[in-house]
Amino acid sequence: MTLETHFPLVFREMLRMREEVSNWFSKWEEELPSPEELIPLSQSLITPDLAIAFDLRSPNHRNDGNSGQPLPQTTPPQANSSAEFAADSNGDEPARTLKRPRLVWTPQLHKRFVDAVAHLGIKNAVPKTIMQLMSVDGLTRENVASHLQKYRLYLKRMQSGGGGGGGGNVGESDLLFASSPVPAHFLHPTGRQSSEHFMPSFVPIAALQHHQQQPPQFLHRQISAANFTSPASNGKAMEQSLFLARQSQQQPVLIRPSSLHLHSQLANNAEDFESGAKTVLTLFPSRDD
DNA sequence: TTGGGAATAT
DNA sequence: TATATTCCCA
Repeated sequence: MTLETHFPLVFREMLRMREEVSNWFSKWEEELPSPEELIPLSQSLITPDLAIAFDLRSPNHRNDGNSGQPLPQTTPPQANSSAEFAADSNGDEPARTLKRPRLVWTPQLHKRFVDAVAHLGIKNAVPKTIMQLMSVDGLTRENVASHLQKYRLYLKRMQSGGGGGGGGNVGESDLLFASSPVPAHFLHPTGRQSSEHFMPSFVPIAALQHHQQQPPQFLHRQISAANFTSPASNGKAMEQSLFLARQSQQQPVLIRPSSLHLHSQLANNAEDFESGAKTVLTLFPSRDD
């Protein structure tokens, strides 16, 4: 039993709404301010110490050219903890007492999440494996578990007639979820593996890159190492945004990476992983599918 | 240890 | 109030 065959009208309406929301997001992204416009804001929010910790120098000048380097991930925990938060001007506070940066799920990040879930199949999609598949440094199992929790509620709402024209409210939160297509088999799992119906736009590399769970990476490290690469290369269309807010500062910090193309090095790993498979590898895929 | 739901915090 | 984090239990 599928929604499409039994409720064709509802199904079509859902598709239409999905398209609509997708377009909305597309427009929304295009209307985002340019990086240049954001710089003053960022500079006012990021202290010099933070800038160092984030490895931020100037908007137009990015680091050494080590963009292809693997992340520094094997720092011993103790060195890690102090180093990560030393930026908070007083280096005395033990890291464990500080709160983790608040992650905001952007449409790009959510898309990656959906891709991972689709790739795993709804049955095997559990926080840990999703996290590994997403391969986003700094993303924790808790982050994923929390998002998965919400996503399941969203799916449940969709199944129980929430998505149609009939009265179901699409709340604000649903806009994020609707920004990425929900693979059809999510809504009516048939029990069999159905990842064949859905081709994720990326390939799992987490398991290759860093074998097992590393000590929790912090988001600023992720940003500096993975996102702030080769700034001057691409046009505005490539711009994506990643929002971070530090609870300790109670000030949301908007950080806008210049370019989000992943490094060819990772693509090589991807080839190792799935030999012969055609793969597209992006960290935060730009708006196309 | 992990997953999932509920409570809590921002 | 919405949404992410943390807690708690199976």
